[in-house]
Amino acid sequence: MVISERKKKILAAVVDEYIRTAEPVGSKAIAQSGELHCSSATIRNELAELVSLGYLEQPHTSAGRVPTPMGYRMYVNELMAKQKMSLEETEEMNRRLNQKLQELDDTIRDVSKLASQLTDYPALALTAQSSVTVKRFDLIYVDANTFILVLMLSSNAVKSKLVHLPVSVDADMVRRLSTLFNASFTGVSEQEITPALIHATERAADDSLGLTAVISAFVLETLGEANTPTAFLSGENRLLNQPEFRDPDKAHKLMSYLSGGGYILPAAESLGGSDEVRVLIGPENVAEELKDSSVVIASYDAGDNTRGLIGVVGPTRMDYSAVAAKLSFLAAGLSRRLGGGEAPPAGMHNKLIIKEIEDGHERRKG
Amino acid sequence: MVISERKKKILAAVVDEYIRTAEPVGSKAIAQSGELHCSSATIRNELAELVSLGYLEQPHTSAGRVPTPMGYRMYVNELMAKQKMSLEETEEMNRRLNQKLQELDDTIRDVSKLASQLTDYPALALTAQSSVTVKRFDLIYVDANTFILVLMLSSNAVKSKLVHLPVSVDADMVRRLSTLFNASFTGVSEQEITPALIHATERAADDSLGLTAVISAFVLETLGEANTPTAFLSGENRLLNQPEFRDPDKAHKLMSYLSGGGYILPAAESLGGSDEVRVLIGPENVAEELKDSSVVIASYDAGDNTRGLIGVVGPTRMDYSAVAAKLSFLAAGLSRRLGGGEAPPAGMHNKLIIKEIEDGHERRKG
DNA sequence: TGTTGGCACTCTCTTCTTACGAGTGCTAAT
DNA sequence: ATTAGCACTCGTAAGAAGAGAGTGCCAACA
Repeated sequence: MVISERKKKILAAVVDEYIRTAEPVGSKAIAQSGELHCSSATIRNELAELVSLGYLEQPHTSAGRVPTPMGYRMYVNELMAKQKMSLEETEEMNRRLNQKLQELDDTIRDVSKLASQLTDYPALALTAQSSVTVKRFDLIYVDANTFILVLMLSSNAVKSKLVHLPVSVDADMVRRLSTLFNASFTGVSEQEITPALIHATERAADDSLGLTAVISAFVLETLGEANTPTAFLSGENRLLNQPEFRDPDKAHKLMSYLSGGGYILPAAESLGGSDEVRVLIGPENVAEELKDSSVVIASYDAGDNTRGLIGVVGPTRMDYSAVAAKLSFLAAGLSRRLGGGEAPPAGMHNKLIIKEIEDGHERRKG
Repeated sequence: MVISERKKKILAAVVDEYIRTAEPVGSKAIAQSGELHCSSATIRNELAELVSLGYLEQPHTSAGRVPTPMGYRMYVNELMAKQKMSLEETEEMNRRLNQKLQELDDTIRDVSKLASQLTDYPALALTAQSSVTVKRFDLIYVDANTFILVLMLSSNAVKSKLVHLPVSVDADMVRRLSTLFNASFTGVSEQEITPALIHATERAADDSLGLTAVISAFVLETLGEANTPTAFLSGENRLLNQPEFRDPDKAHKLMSYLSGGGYILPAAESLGGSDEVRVLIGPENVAEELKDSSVVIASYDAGDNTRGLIGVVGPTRMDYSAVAAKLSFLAAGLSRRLGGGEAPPAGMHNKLIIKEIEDGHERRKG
């Protein structure tokens, strides 16, 4: 379906204006905006055709025009001005991205907050679904009843846990376990850690105390957490800024849906490979609750050939241009920081190191 | 000001009914409820007096009565039935509290979520403001450019971090640093870690690579995080369930205030020592934004002589009785698990008891 | 053939009016 | 002191009327 250049201009004008005012746009307003050099009557004719083509609709007979999802789609694909962010904005975003290069989850949480603040819509961020393995184990002997378990993952994250036992273990046992785990659990995927493997290890360690079980439980839990995509949602309340959510019921429904997190899996699956920003308009969304909202999604390179995503939710009357620009920038910033990780230094895998440091510190009672 | 027994009964009936229906309560409704053995005319007389005493008010001349904050206060202090939770509720709560005895922050976050779900109001949870110190250091040598830093805190939390260096260190240096830090940084409060101390350590370690700086920075950050009270907010959107927040502006204002977290410090300061549940009704709140909402707060023993808190925010027409009961139960449950450091919770799986999990996470820059 | 001004028409939104009813306060009777 | 009865008040729901924005269409025009 080819439509004339002028129709496109008019459509763009309608969408722009509607995004700005949230009110149906009349022919007069467009004529006066000065973009087109023709009268309101001409524009009325064009508008009527745009309606019959399905790009616009009228709330009622004598109201202005409002874009349909199809109209928005056309706008997003072809018409909208690719917005550049101002220098200040770019700097501000860079500053805030740089500020905290910390624990991954926290970074992602902050990014979702940032996205929400920048766009003034609710924002969500998803960590990547990956397949992390354990790179090395360390067990630190603390006292007869206690040791610290340290895991270094293939993603170079480090997780640790204090294990307190009702029975005594000796340093030797701890050392033996450490060797064993480094030998048989490193580089192994979550799925490969079977009960059989655990049992074998337990027997090999001559472990009657159930330490093996505890350790492998922690390993499984840690890998599970690291591999499962998690979502962070920020600024839900910004929905209420939008006139389309003045109806508390509507707002509540969408907010509950978002808080519920039911979108996580579908979203994680839809992860495309590109850095491109995708826009899902109204009924293009699968979830019933989003049928008259829009979602803008950018994905970022999280390293290890995995991708996470940042998204923003709002009414279909969303400032696509600005939001897309901002998300794209954010995603690029994240990719730069997380992605493309050069291979971690090799040759450390089967090294075993147990630190035993003189201790003599007592646990302080609370 | 002493008021008659019958007035109290009537006041209680008004509050109960108003909590239930959110509509002004008329004399007829009270007479029919059967509690009192007198006619609606008598009740009208009493109601008129209760109004002039300041316990009730009328939205307009010919409407029913609505409790004033003073009325709610009287209700909370003297009249309300101390609600017992049903057996199922208690069990459900216990089950969910036991479910995850994990990293502290997560526990608290879960508790706030739990509180919100149980009460159907937004809930917040604050971690305790404490003065944690480092109990022991471990440095795990990974390779020439990398080591893992593990901190065990006085709270028995364990934090770890991967440190990647642009220069080479030898295992000996790492060992030396470890000894030094254990000697001079353990048991030391955040405030006592001065630049002078850091410098002294750096010289003693003969550290020209700046490792001391990196390590002490992490220590300071970790202690800072552990000591600063943090708030978790859940279920903000439940506000929209309440008829008094059908006005989106009102709802939005309060939600923004809550999300902003500005209440954290005042709240943390107001921490009383007792296990008692406190109720702040409408204008009793300091924050302007809460002037016509109510807050119910319970505090829990977080160990180390510190206390955190769980709270619930809602309209003044809140089901104080039920909320108080639930929060009190939750707080008691938390205290039992976190506080005192004495007997660990019963009913844990296995023969091993997991005291606490902490984690750290570091990503290499891409 | 495309464009424009004019005009009657449609439909929503606001304002005004009216009617209703819940709940009151007062009074007189018990 | 309590109660029944009754007139009164006032907010709310429902209906009516007017205003205004915007349209569709037609006839004139370039």
